[in-house]
Amino acid sequence: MHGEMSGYDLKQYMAKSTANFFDASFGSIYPALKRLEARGFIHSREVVNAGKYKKIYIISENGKSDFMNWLEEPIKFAQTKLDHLVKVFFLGLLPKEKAIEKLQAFIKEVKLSLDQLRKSQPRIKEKADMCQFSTLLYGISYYQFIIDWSNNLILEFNGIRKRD
Amino acid sequence: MHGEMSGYDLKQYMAKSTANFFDASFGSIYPALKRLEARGFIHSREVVNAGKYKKIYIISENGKSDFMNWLEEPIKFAQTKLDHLVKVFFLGLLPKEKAIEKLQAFIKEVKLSLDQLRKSQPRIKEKADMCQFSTLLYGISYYQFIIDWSNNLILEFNGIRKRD
DNA sequence: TGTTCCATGTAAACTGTTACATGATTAT
DNA sequence: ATAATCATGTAACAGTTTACATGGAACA
Repeated sequence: MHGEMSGYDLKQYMAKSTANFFDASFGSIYPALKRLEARGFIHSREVVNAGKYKKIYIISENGKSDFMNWLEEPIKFAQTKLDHLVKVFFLGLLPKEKAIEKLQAFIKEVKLSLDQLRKSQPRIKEKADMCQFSTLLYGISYYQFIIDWSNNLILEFNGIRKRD
Repeated sequence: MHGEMSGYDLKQYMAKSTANFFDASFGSIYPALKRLEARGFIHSREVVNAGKYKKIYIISENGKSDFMNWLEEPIKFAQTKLDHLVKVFFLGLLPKEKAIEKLQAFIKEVKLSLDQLRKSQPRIKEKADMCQFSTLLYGISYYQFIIDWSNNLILEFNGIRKRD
């Protein structure tokens, strides 16, 4: 829907715009493109530019209408598997000091992701529309929330209770 | 780690305590228990109580140490696929009124989940330890965040800009 | 000359869901 | 009687990741 692209282009496009909530590996992109073409949702043409081979896909009318049908369906709210919570759920089985260490290391990791997202903010703001940009803001606020929540859990480990 | 259970028990246990970030279907639980037993991480015994057949699993010493090894590993922060954001990313392709409708319906759905989580709060607070309870608080705050973010996007659709 | 990037693709292994199949007990 | 719940399990299907395989172009 955002123009013709090769599988490689798509991967890069995702890395730049949707990586914080959706990323796909080449091993899933290329077979997916094949399936989509077999079903007539996209067409491909092969291009050789400066000796470089590229297979460029473009969405068909059929594909567009199918996509719009999907878009018209309700936005489903699916509780996704959150691996970090799976581990935190059992964190009480570790000695307090170790649990706090784990949480601190986790916070560091999330902060790195947050920094990266923040850095990409100006670039995205230029190119993206309101909805696309809002998915980036979601990521930034969400990561900040995770950091706050983790810090809070550390405080509780140290016996500091916060008001409701 | 939380006592001996059958596959069915496990499913119910998850429904009551972890469903907001982790839920598994019977089609994944029963094969998983078989695999775990084949690898020696758990043992089973078959029980008939009041005519009811049950296969109860208990974790082995081997399983416990393996679990603790997993627990000692860093809490990984994996960006998960967020299906609702995938759709919002393309929401600009819908006419404004329709996009707002979608968001409003989405908010309603999230509110339902939030209510359910809130209702379970007192019950969980009794039974769960601090870490387990914190995963519930995570869910509650996270859902509230999603609602706020969605409302915000609706405001932006209506041309109302909020300060940074 | 070697490394990095561009570019496409396949195969094996794994995971998970949905739907189906079975059968007993319990409540209405 | 029959519907719901308890309880275990399998089969088909779909999709994903990781690793591998290939080859050209650009760069240092």
